[in-house]
Amino acid sequence: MKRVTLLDVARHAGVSRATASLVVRNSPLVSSATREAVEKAIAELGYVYNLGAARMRASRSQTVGVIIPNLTNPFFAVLLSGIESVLEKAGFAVILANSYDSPVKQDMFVGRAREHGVDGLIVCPAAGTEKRFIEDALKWGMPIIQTLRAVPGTVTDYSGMDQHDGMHEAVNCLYEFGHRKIGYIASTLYHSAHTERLAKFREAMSARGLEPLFVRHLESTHQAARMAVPEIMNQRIRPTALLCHNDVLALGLHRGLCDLGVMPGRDVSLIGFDNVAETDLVIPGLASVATEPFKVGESAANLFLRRIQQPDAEFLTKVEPTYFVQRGSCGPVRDFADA
Amino acid sequence: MKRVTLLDVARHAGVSRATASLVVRNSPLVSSATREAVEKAIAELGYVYNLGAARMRASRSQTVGVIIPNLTNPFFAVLLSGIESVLEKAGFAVILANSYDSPVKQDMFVGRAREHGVDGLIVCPAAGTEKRFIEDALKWGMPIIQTLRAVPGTVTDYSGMDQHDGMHEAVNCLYEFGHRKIGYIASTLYHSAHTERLAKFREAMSARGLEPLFVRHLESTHQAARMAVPEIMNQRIRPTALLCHNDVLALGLHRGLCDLGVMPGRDVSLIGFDNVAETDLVIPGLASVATEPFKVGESAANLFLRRIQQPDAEFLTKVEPTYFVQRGSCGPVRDFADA
DNA sequence: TGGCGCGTTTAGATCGATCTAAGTGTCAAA
DNA sequence: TTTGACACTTAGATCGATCTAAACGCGCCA
Repeated sequence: MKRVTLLDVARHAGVSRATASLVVRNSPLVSSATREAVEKAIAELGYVYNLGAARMRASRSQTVGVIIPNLTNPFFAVLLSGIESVLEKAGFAVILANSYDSPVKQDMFVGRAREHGVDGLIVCPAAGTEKRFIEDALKWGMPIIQTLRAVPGTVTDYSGMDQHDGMHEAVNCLYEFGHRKIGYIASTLYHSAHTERLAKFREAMSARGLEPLFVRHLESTHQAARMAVPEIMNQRIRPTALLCHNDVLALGLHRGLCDLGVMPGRDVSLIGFDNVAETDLVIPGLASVATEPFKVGESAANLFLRRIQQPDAEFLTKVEPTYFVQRGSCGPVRDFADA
Repeated sequence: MKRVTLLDVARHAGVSRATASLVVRNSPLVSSATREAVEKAIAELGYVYNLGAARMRASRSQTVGVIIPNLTNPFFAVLLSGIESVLEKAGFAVILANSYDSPVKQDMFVGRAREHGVDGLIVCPAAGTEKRFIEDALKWGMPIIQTLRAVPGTVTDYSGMDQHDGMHEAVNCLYEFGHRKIGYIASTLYHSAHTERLAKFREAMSARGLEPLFVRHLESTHQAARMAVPEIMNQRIRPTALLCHNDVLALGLHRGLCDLGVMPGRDVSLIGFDNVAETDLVIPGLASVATEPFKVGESAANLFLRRIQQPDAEFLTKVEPTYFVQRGSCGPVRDFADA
């Protein structure tokens, strides 16, 4: 039982290999009569196009390497979904890698992706990725799109989100509710999204003449956040509001606060980032800055398609807006001294 | 700027193409002296192995097509993670597809995967997948592993979970708490996991001499579940406990019940399935039957590796155990007639 | 000296497509 | 009748690796 090749198809249809090749590539150069004959032969023989062989000669592989730091984080899963949906429509296959935020794993995968002859890479760089990583790709002439995070000091196509509006709206809301003692809960992973969000926070605060009460770094899991609550709330100066780097941390804190009998929105205000589906699940609902990872993923994929078509086009940055979504976890300040 | 080929490497090292090929394939046939020379040449020229060309001759592509119904469901994202982690270690590249539970999309992807020359498929079949889908793959000699769901009437390697223990423990817990009027919330998607879980529920119920109070089908989203609560609770005979097909539904109901002022665990008992991270987030915590999607994914990938090595081995089924995790949402029955 | 075995190396065919450049046949214009 | 344009078709080289089968150098034994 041997594989059916284009030559078999050609013979069966009574044409040459070259003509059959033109048919499978939808070339306008063939007459409709021969096209039909070849297509009939293809169907009859159950021919399967061999992209591997085609790629070798034509050097286009119709595959893209996609590197995501952590698939189990729903936020990234949705990002990936957005990327996949666009590439799928464009006829590209997604070769996936989970970097676990490890630059070493990331390097390994890129090596493998090159062996597979991918047409390019879409990467959300692992925390701590070196500049060299991006520079190498550019040196090899490998199209590379960065998304959500960008390695500092590098210039490539980039798809991310504009944290400015959402963060300002969030801080503004807290300010209007009378909050002045606002703490920031960051994650322990260092990457550009982290840095940028924190910077936007400081900026929004100082625009209101405020200083952050503190910035605390926690491992980005529900559990770690939940556990950290007592320590956070029993500081010398107690915060009246907490703003978190993401919803994973915020939801963990939400639960931790409830454990202590401290009611989010009444006793302390809490705001997350990402507006994941679960924000609506807890009581009171978690106020959060909405970002649209699916759209960011789509943009990243579109930037990739653009770069494939115009390899020498100038680098582009696309950002999706963010906006604050108010829910019960954010409310007027309440001075504990009164109680 | 041309691509560096094995021939370039060979010339640079002063050996033949064939010898260089033996080196890159780690053949024991080459002397260590020539091996070193070739490896030096590879490093100096920055040679990148061309898997595409290799595959064509050797017909092993080191790629696997993985089809998942819905990436944005964290449960599947974790499954995918498990699959990826094993395949990555084994040197396989994952070509990913999101079927959105559409058999048509699924077919399209398989076509593309064949063109890419994947060595096999790992599939969680879309709801409504026809028998033909699996039979075709077998006919083509394409190794195929089914995971989590299996197309009825087909026999392949399969990695899933044993729903029996968890379901019996859950029903048992409800029974001990005095619940007799137990409703089941199913999803609107029909596939084997759905059917099997419902069957296990009926089985566990009748083992205790009970009949399900009702079986209600809902779209598997937080929102749909939340909205359905009033209707579910205002039936002629009010359920004292609800068991759900998955945690998405259960968490939606949890919130919907709270909206009505009906407290899970006190006024009505609620049990989910999957034990996702969010079960710990809501108050009271959501009791749930734990399943281990990461392990199921690992098993699926291992079954695949086994089949590649032994194409004619008998079909194997691997199941991960499930177990009930008790939390606050499940408590003693409370008769509303008393209130 | 010739023949044999052993470890290593190699030339040349091959995988299945695409590309190039040349070759059909047909028809209208010169 | 020749010419050229046009629409289509094709033989053969080619991509970059692997495979096969043969050859090489060397030592050993008859």
